[in-house]
Amino acid sequence: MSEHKVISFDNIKVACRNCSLTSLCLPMGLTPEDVDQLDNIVRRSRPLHRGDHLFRQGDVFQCIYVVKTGTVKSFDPGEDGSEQVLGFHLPGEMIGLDAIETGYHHCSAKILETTAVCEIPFTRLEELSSIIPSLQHQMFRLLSREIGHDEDMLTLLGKRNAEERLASFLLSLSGRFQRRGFSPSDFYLSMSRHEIGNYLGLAVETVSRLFTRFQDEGLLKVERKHIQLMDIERLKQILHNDQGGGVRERQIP
Amino acid sequence: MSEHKVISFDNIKVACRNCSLTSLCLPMGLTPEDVDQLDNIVRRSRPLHRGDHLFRQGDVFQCIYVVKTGTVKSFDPGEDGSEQVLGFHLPGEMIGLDAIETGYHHCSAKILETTAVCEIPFTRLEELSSIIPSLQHQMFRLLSREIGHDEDMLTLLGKRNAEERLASFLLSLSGRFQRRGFSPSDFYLSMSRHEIGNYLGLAVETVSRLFTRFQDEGLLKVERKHIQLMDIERLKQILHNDQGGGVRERQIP
DNA sequence: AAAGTTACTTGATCCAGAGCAAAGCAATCT
DNA sequence: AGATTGCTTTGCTCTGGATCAAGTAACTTT
Repeated sequence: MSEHKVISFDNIKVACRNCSLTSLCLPMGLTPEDVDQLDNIVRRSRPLHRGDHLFRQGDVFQCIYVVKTGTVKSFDPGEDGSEQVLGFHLPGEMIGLDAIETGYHHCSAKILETTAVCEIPFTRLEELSSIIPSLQHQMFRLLSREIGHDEDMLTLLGKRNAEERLASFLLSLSGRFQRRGFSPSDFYLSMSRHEIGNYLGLAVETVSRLFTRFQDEGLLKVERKHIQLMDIERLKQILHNDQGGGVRERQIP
Repeated sequence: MSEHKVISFDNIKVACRNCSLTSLCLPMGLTPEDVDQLDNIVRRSRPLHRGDHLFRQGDVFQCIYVVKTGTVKSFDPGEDGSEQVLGFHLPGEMIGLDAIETGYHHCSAKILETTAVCEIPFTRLEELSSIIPSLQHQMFRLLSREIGHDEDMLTLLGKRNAEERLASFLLSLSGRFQRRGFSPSDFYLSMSRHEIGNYLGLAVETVSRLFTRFQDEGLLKVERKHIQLMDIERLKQILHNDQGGGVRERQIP
């Protein structure tokens, strides 16, 4: 392509094999040759900006998306407009897997901060998967992982109280940042309090109060979007807390 | 094996092609030849009884299970013992898809009423999938459907109140019974009130009270496990109920 | 058939978190 | 600089559903 003044976005167009996310993304566990084949069908997007829709519920399903940089939220925009946030997607994570079944997007996806994604035309991905068994296997694994993750969220929403939900959310982010080579204890939230609350089944006010309380208890420091986890161990304890024999489910004596 | 006194369960050993569930199950959309190939790897189980475990969380993952007759519940048994019910599985529905990722079962599965299942060794299913593209496609669809379903449950738990949850649950059962050729308005529950409550993120008492209230309002008749839906339309209205302009989510004016 | 066991219902009370209202604070616009 | 806009925080009140506590009805065991 042209060499003149294209400043930086050819950098984004690295092949999968050079991508720092391979170990978290679809190519995981593929041979270099297989990765090259996959690479041929992957398209890299121009950067997308906060508020852009990646796709909307009901759109025809063409591509699976993988976040390359930035953050995307997926959500069910409800009949009326009472959206339910379904997930926040960090680099290396896939979006749109729920659309395979019907051929139409089951949820919407919106950009939270300037984001680049890889687009993988699904039909071509399927063709390739039946040629490359390890790619098929990897696809099954990724779909299965998504199911497992959603099931964990069901437990979160079905059984955990507000405190446990927020702790779990922060620890999830922490771990995912760490695996991407960022600090597990010092990061910026790309989503609003409103979106966090929506995702966790809580009111904005509750989220805000919990941040304040966690800060007062020395668990973390908050300043708007900037979070510093000061005591990850204690945050983990919150999750495994039977609060000393509390009766969460009636047990047969 | 021994031929002497095996009374009736050779009847159960019908091939997939003769199974009444094909249209709901994995063979959906496959050619008769492909179904025969699939049939070769499917194993039919002896009947399982109430309380039996199909598998337990942490068990090595070998097979995907499909319910043939009966009902199975899947659940996360939690560290302590505070289980979270993840789903109730009717004939034609698959169980264990969340285990593909790690190779270990992510949840447990228990029989609710006498049940026969088909076992599909996953490794062989994968092999077959890369030979039969439409089988691979069907597998992707089924996994995707599971994700979509879990996402719907997230919305249920995150946004709906007790009344809406129970209505949604009953309508889901109703529809699934109907698709299996049973009455959509007259059926027996194979799970306890406790399990329903657990699944819906509600206390047993709340479920019980709601049944009573729905009955008082003429929506249904309950007698223990026997449910008759008297007004399915009104049950559906409960789901789409903004209760006349109620503010469910703050909207920007 | 009596006694025990388990599941379900119903009533009474309580509380975590929702909802409302009003500031506070950062960022952008004029 | 001041005003507008959009988050976020904080205080106060209210409520849906949890929890506690009996009581009842079906199923099991002997």
